[in-house]
Amino acid sequence: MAGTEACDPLEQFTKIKELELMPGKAPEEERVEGEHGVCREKGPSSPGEAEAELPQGALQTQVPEGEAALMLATAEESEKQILTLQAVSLMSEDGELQDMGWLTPQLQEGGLQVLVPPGGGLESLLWVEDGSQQSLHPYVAIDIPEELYSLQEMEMMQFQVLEENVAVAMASGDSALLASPDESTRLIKFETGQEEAQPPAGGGVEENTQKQIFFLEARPGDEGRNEIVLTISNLNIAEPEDQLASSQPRAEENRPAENGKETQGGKRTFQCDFCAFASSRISSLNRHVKTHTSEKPHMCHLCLKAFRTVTLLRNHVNTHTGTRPYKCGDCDMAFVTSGELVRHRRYKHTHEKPFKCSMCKYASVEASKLKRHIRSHTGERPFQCRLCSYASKDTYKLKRHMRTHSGEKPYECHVCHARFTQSGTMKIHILQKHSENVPKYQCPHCATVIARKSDLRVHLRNLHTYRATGVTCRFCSTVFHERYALIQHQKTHKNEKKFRCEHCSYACKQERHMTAHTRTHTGEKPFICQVCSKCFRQKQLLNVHVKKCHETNFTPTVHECPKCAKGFSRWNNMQRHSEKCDSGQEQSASSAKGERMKRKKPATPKEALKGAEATAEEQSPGETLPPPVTGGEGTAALDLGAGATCEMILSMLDNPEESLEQTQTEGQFTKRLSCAPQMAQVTKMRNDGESVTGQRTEET
DNA sequence: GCGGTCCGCGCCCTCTGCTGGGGTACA
DNA sequence: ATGTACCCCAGCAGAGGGCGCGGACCGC
Repeated sequence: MAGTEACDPLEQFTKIKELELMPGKAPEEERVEGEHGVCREKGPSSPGEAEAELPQGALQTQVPEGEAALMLATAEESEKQILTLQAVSLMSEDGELQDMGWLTPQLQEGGLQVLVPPGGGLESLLWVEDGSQQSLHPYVAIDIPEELYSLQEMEMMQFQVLEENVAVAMASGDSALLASPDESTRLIKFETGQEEAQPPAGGGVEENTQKQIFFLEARPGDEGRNEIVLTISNLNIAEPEDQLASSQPRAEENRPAENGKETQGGKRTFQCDFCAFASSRISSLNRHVKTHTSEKPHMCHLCLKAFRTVTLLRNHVNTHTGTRPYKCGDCDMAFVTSGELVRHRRYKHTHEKPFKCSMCKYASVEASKLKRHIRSHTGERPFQCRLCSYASKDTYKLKRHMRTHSGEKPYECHVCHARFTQSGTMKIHILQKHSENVPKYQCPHCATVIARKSDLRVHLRNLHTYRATGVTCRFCSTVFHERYALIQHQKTHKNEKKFRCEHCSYACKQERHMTAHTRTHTGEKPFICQVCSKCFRQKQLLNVHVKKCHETNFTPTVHECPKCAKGFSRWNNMQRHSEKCDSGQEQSASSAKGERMKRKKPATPKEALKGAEATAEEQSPGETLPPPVTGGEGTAALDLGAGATCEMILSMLDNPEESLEQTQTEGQFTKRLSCAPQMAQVTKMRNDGESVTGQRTEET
C-alpha cells in the first residue's frame, strides 16, 4: 500500500472506512497516484476478494466450522489503522492465550492481532496487538455491523490495546475514563502503561509506569449504515489531564508548539491535538488547528453567511454579484474559481479524464463521478426511499423517484399544458405531438414505421426475433421461427379459394358462397317472394327483386355513357357500350377515373397506404372499374341494380375489404412521404384535414 | 494573508431503455 | 361481439455529463 502515502491522511481514513464497510461490495482498496496528486481507488468486489488482497498489516482469522468469531482487516498507514470486524467462524487456536481461555486469530507477520474471548463474542474483551512493534497506531477504527452490537453495547465493552509490551486498558465505567462532554462523538479518555506484557483477563486500567493519554471515540457510522466506528487517538500531550477532558478544540490552550516531538530522522514535527495532522511548520499547524474551530469571522454582508477565510467569503460574494473572474479561453464560459474553470476545460475542451475505473473503460473528470460509476459495478444503493423498498445509487435518482410517491409533475408542456414527471418525457411528448418533421423509425425487416426507437425495439423483439421453437402455420404444415414471417405466410392463405365445387370448376373462399353456388346445380330456390311467390337461390337476389318489382318509390339507377349520355340499367353494360362509343375514348377514361377518385377514400391509415401504393395499378389501361356505390355501409346498402348477378355479389362478398374501402369515406388518412433506410417521415391527416405531424403533400 | 489547487457534495440535466395501459385494427 | 396483436404513449429508472459551491491544503 505504498500508494497510500501520497494521499491525505484524513481522506485515506474516510475512503478506507467507506470501502471496507461495504462487505461484498468493493475489493480491497487500491490507490493509484494520479495526476495532480490525485488519489484514486478501487474497491473489493467481495469479502473473499478483500481477504486475498489484504495489505501488509492486515490479518484475518482462519475459519473453522461452526464457531463464531471476528475477522479483522486493516489498512495501515503511518499514523492510523482501520480495522474492520465481521462475524465469521473462528478457527481453534492454541498457545498461551488459549491457556488463558482466549482464542487468538492467526497472526500475520507485521500485522495486528485480535484476541477474542472464549465463546467467540466481543462482549467482554477485545485485544489489539501491534505485531510489527511499531508505535501504537493512534487511530483504530473498528467497524462492527450493528446487528451484532449496538452502540450502547459497544460502549460497555472493554478494550485492550497492546504496543510492544505496553498494555492499554480501558473499560466503560472505570474511574480512569472520562466521558466527553460531546455526546455526539462520546470521546472517552483512557490511560496506558508501558510495562504490561500480558493482557489482563478482566479488562480495567492497568498500572502504568508512564502515562499516555488516548481517546477512544465511539460514534455511529455514516448515515444509513449499520456500523460503529471506534477511533483511538494518541494525543501524546504532556499536559494535565484536566485540560484534555474537553473535546472542544481550543487553539490558544493547546499550543501546537508544545506538541512538537522529534522523529527518528531528527526532524521536528508538530502534530495536531485533535486529529492526525502533522506538519514540519508550526504555522501550518496553527492554520490547520483553526479548521477544528467553528470560528468564522468573515461574514457576507448580503446573506449574513459566515466564512473562515477572506477567500471563501470573496468567492461566496461573487456568487451574489455574478462576478466570474476566471474566463475560459475557448468558449464564453466564466467561473468564480479557478478550479471550476479547470474542471470545465476538462469537460469541454481537453477531455482529460484522470479518474479511471479499474473494472471497465470508464473514465471521468471528477472523482465523485468515478465513485458513482463504481456503484454500477458493486450494486451499492446507499440512498433508501423511506416510503418503499426502492434504493438509489445517487441522491438525484432518489429525489426523482420520490415524485412517484408525491405525484409531483414539475414539467409542463407549453403547448397543451400536459404535465410530466421527467423532463425527458415532456421533451419527447413535445417532439411527437407538437413538432413538425417528427422522426420515425422504420423497421429494417419490414415496412413498419414506428414513432419511438424503444417501440421499434419491442417490435423487433416480438416480430423479428429468431425463436428456437418453430411455430407451425395454422393453415398448412410450414414451420416458422420468426413471427413476422409466420404472419406474412398465413396471409397468403387468406385469398385461397379453399371451397371447390364438385360439379364444376367454381371455387370460393367462404363456405356460404359454395352453398349458394351448389343450388345452381341442385335447382334449389329456398328464398320465396311473399308478394308474387317467385323463388330465388339467394337472399340478396330476392331483396333486389322485392325492391325493383314491389316497392313503389323505387328509382332504378341509370348509368349514363359519359360520351353519349345514353342510359343503362347495368353498369357493366354501360361500360361495354362506352368502350365502343365513338365520342372520345380519352375523355371517357379520365371521366371514369375521376368518378372513381371521388368515390374512393381510404378509411384507415393502412388502407390509405395501400391505396396510395395501388394507385399505379389502378391507372393501368386495361383496368376494370368497380360498380358504383351510392352510399350507405356494408353490402346491405349496395345498390347493385336489377342486373346484379350472383357472381357480382359473391365477388363483393369475397372481397369485403374492397367493399369497405369503397363505402367508408371518412377516417384518418396516412401517407408515407419519404422513407430513409432507418427513418421515415409520415404525415397524418385527420378528418378535418389538419396535418398533424407534417406538411400536407398530395401524391395521387 | 492570499491565491491556486484539489476535493467532495449537491443539484440538475440529457440520453437511453424498459414497462404497461390505452386505443385501434383485424381475425 | 369478442379476443388478439400491435403501435402509441406516459411513467419510470439507469447511467453519465456538467456545473455551483464550500472546504481544506499548500506554496508564496
